[in-house]
Amino acid sequence: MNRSQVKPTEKELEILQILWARGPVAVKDVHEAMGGEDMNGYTTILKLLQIMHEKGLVTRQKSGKLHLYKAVPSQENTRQQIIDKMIDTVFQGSAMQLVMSALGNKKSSKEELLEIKKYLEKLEGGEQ
Amino acid sequence: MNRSQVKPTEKELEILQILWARGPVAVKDVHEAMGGEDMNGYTTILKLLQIMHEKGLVTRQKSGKLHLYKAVPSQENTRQQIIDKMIDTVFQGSAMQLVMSALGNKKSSKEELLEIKKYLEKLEGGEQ
DNA sequence: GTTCATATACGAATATTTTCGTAATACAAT
DNA sequence: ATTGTATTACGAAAATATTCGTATATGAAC
Repeated sequence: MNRSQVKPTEKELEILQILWARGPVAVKDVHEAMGGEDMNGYTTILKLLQIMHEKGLVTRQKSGKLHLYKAVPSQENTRQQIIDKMIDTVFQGSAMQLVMSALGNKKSSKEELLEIKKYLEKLEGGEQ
Repeated sequence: MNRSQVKPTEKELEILQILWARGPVAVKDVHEAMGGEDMNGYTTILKLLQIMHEKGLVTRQKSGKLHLYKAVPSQENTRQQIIDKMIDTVFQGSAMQLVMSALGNKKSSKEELLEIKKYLEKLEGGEQ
């Protein structure tokens, strides 16, 4: 079980999203994906990626004169950690309360709700 | 619909939890509830509450020589905001993905899962 | 190899959050 | 009123996160 205990900052998390979605990409791509120069200066993103590299949040690989960055922590793990933390800091340890808030507000489609039900049944089956 | 648009910091959120759980309390109570002097200096908590007061995150009322603090934003609203944000920064806009992560990891009890199912059925009923 | 455009490296400034020491204040007891 | 203890006020330091200007380096084109 890979529990790498990372704690990305908010901006770092934004970047990780992009890396997860797009695989190894150059700074330029991240910069553009985040809304270009209107949103963040190029060197700001570059710097963030460099810091993330120092922290071990990303690996990078040279390709010609540029670097291609890749996320180290998995999306799965990271999501899990964030949720776990939120469950106990904001939802008093109850996953259910979180689920209910999540479903209550964002009006999910019927299909989604169904899929969740299926998922629940699967969980009930294979319970420890 | 009360959408007060607050953005408590992490520490502030921790304090809000306590205020929500315990109603109007003194600094001392918050301090103790957060683990006493081992965890945070008294004046640190005091200062945080003062800042929260300036920001309008809490109201306070004198009672003898001390202040009793009370949360302004509701727990409901705050949870909602946090979840919404997380859904779109971490779960690509899909509440379902969040729900699945939440249920998958934290092993919820059978009772909880059942209750969620009931809740889902209620949602399916009254859909827009 | 010189020039040009593009990328990275680096350091420092700015902003935000958290922590804490010290001073001032308030009430209670004497 | 004076003293003692608990509380608040305040300012500044420390820690963390974000932004950006400028210097350096790299490779491509000539």
